[in-house]
Amino acid sequence: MSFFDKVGVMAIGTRLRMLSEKMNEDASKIYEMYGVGLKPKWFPVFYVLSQEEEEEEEEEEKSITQIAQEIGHSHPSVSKIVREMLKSGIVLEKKDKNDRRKNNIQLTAKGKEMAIQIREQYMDVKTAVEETLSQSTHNMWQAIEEFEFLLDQNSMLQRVKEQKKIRENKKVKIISYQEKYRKFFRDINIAWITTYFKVEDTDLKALDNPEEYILNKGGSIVIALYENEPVGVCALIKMDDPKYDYELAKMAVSPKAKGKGIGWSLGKAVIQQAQSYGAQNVYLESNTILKPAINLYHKLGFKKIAGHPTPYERCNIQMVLTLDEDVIKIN
Amino acid sequence: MSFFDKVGVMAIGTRLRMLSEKMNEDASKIYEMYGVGLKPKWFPVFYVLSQEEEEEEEEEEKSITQIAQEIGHSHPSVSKIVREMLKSGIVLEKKDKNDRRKNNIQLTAKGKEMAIQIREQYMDVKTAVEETLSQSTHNMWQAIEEFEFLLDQNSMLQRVKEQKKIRENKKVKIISYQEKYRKFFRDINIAWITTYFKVEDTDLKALDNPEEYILNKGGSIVIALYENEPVGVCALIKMDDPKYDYELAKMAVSPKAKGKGIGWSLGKAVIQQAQSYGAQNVYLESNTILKPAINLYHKLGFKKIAGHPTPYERCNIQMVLTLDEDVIKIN
DNA sequence: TATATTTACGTAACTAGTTACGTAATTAAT
DNA sequence: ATTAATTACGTAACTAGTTACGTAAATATA
Repeated sequence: MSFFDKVGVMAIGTRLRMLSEKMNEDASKIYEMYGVGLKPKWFPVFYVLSQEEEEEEEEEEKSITQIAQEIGHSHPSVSKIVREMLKSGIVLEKKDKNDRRKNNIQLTAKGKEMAIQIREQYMDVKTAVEETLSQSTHNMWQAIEEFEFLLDQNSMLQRVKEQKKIRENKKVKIISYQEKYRKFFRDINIAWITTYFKVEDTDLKALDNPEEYILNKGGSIVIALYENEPVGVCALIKMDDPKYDYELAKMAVSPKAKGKGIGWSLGKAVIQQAQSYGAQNVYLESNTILKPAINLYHKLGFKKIAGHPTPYERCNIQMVLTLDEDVIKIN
Repeated sequence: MSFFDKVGVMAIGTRLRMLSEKMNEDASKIYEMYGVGLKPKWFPVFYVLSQEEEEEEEEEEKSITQIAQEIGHSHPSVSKIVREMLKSGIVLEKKDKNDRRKNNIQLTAKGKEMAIQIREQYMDVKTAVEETLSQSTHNMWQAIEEFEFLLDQNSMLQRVKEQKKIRENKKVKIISYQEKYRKFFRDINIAWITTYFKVEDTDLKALDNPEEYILNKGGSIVIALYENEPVGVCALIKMDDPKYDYELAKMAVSPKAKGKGIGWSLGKAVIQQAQSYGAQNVYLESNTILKPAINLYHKLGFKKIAGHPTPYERCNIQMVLTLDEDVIKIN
């Protein structure tokens, strides 16, 4: 197993499969040893059919889909297994009277006899496995259970995605606006607006003259660089409103640089900027169809507020971040 | 997963396979996410080819069998994977100069570039899996390692066999000889002798007249019953020798009742009998080709001794059990 | 009541591995 | 120097599952 030592957890799937194969090999031999004419892969189907009998005397038959659901297989898998078991005379099938699509399966007399025979094998296997598990400090059965639980909550794909984001975000640099990024600032904003909405006059005014409309009015613009290439922008605009100090606007990230946490970094930088200006709050406008954006704003601490006049047609939601000590502590 | 709750450890192999499939599914998506044109199942082969490069500059090629061994697959599996990788232009093959059977595989320039690309993915996956594992109290990676170790020492088949023996041995009853077992005593002994050796005159004397030759001379015979059927016998014969008190002889177990620990039970019963007679030791004769028997005698505490005259042709080993307090304590 | 959707289930094709087997090349034994 | 045994590896067939797809029956909807 030196391969696993080297590759480590990368090949965890392969390792599980190999262990499962080893177990299955032994399972075949165990079934042989007890002389029960049952293939290991039949067991799950056999089990659910034999179980029900004991509890409810009448209903001892189950449909293909029902069995598949109970044992966690696909229905074609159960269909194939049942056909094999039919050949061996362990089960019999009959069409459901009320629903003629259903194929109800139940144990034959031979199958029922097997169920009794197998009970001893079942006990022996159970004891043997449990004894083995109890000899280890990391109980594998419980470990699998825990692992499955953790994956249910957050899949491995999601977890890797998060790691990727964290690693790549370290390569993201946030810098102040420079004139050489003027074209980038304009293009990337127009690009994203046109994919969802129409460019409005109000947009063009600020995008064409950022110095005049944003910087000279006491605002600022930040640029995100990834491997020294600009991949995102965000502006902080001084507002002319007694209630709100600054507006977070013109945030845009290049689609090919998505999933690197760039939006977060830009937002953080702009908020920090606002704080250094002594702002009490930061305002923003957006549209609810931009779910990832709204989600990001929410994570940054913005809260939805009631309507406020906006020059943009596309905006249907307003949010505000209050910059008090609490927020500083959170970050 | 209610099925597993009910069936429990019986289906541990199935559960492992299902978890492995789930992991593999995510693995495919992860590879896709990183845009490396590598199928998950290629990874082990790819890995061993990319690893070696770094360590030894010259030898960056490996034969099919060599790869198979390192990653724990069968060689046809590697053969197929390599063929797929050849099509993708990741590896190239060339015949070994010294041994023209060998097909040496190495990464192409494209493959080497992939190795660099994949390093980041590798790190992310590693971190993600390790983080997941660290969140559980029963670490699955270590649990698998332990489980594999335990199976290496004693396979599941062996463990189940032992459980079967323990359970079935509880159904074995050891009783004293009765006249109705006279025929059984004779037949079962002749049966086993004829399968390995020839019946000798000395055998027939005792087998035909157990009362006269064994019981009336101060010895005894025990019968093993399994489900009320006689399945084994063993005699304790008073010896006419200053050094040895009693002889354990005529032990025979029905072949269909093997693996139930009947030999052990018979042996224990006879030794107990000897102790109750106040014996200092028990002697026996056997043949070294009967390995399970010799093994049993050894487990019962008998030790090999130097030659002692015997009337049987077939015997080539003598053993003695000394009945002092130590032995009693051990049992 | 006619039509659309959903459900049950069988068949076919695929997947990622395996074992079985045959052939050519190498190595060991006589 | 033959002959026998072993090794390397490819092909074929199998395994235990899967997804994809088609059909018939049942159910929901207009």
